[in-house]
Amino acid sequence: MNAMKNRVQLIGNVGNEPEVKTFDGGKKVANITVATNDYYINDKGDKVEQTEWHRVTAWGKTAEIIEKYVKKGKEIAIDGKLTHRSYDDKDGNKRYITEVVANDILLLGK
Amino acid sequence: MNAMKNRVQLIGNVGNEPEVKTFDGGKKVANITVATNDYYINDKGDKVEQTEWHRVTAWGKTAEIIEKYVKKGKEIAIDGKLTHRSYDDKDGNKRYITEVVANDILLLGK
Amino acid sequence: MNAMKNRVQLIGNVGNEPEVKTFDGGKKVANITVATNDYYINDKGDKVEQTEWHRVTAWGKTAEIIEKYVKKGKEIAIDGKLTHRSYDDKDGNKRYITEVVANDILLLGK
Amino acid sequence: MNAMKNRVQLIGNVGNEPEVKTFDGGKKVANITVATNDYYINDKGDKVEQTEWHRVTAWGKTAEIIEKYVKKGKEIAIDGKLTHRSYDDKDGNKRYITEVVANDILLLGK
DNA sequence: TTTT
DNA sequence: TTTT
Repeated sequence: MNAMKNRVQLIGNVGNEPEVKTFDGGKKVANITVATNDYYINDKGDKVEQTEWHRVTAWGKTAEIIEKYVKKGKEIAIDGKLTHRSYDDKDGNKRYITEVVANDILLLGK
Repeated sequence: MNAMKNRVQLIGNVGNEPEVKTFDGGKKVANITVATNDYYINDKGDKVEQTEWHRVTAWGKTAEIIEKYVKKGKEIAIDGKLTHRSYDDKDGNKRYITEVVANDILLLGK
Repeated sequence: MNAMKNRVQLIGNVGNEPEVKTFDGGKKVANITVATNDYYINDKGDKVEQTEWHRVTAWGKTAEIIEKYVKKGKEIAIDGKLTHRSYDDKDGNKRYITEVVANDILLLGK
Repeated sequence: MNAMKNRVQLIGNVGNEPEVKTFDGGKKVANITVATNDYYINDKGDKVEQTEWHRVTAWGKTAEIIEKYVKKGKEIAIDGKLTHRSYDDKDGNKRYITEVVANDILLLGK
């Protein structure tokens, strides 16, 4: 019931082959990166492309769909939520990660 | 024309007094943090609250609205896009920051 | 899995007391109307308010939340999908109805 | 500034060749219908397809994009708002029309 | 690291 | 009236 408070929607292209891990018990998690492309006009009147790369994580059923159908380069739509977490790296520094946790995925362009 | 490819919508509460900077020429930028609250039921049947804290940045007109009307604790809705950037910290380490750049803001609950 | 293909989000005020019907077996359906207010500047530079009234229908759990918590005048957020149906009126004319079928509802402004 | 209060997002296929009208002065309006396809499992366990047909109207720049690039059958994404209006038909009966007024359109699947 |  |  959080869907209205924290929602991310991305339409873009997948930048890598999905990394899928299967846990004991069979549950899966899939990780991909998705590029969204924005175009704007700068001060000089030039068209400039700006690409954002997003980490996307999916669990269970959605991870299985990614494993089966998503390939590097494919155009997809993602519906999910924005999450942030931290961990300590090997040097003991706190590291922060932002991920879009996907609830739903749509394969575009056949 | 990027609105459909990269969209974030948050409904939550503001965690701090907005930090607003005014540039030469008068353009403003505002920074706030917004908490979104999610509730779910864990394995033991307990209701668990999970809060995500999001950095939100706004420019120009939207920054002015934030400066005038947004206070710590207020409930707001944000429409924006997800951006990522990096910088080198004082120790020369690369640091990554994720921000929601707000296009629009709505004050809720009067 | 239709959530990404057909999605309506409304933030507005409820125009009537909810009409709730309970079926044999206990399942409920709730009907409300929601006003969304838009402001724009016309040719003469006047600020003009435009209100759209939307029919919203909810089933099951969401209908129960409406029955318990939603009152005329309350500010709510709706997440749903856009549906169209037709019926023959008492004069035998085909009538068309558009409804937002709510998946989720959020009570705003406490 | 209405974008957060009344928002419709559709991803589907165009059902007809766009009807485009050009007004004196050059402003254009385009009308298309868009089908969104939903699949669900019924009581008997069968997969059932449900199609909703939506009227979509676009003005100005967005109408020009439709005129140039949109064809019957194409997969598109629409971002717009939900509007309702009425008129009196030739028999003097009030008729109601619901339209999604598109703010933005995205061509999918190349 | 994608795509147009 | 589209598409898978």
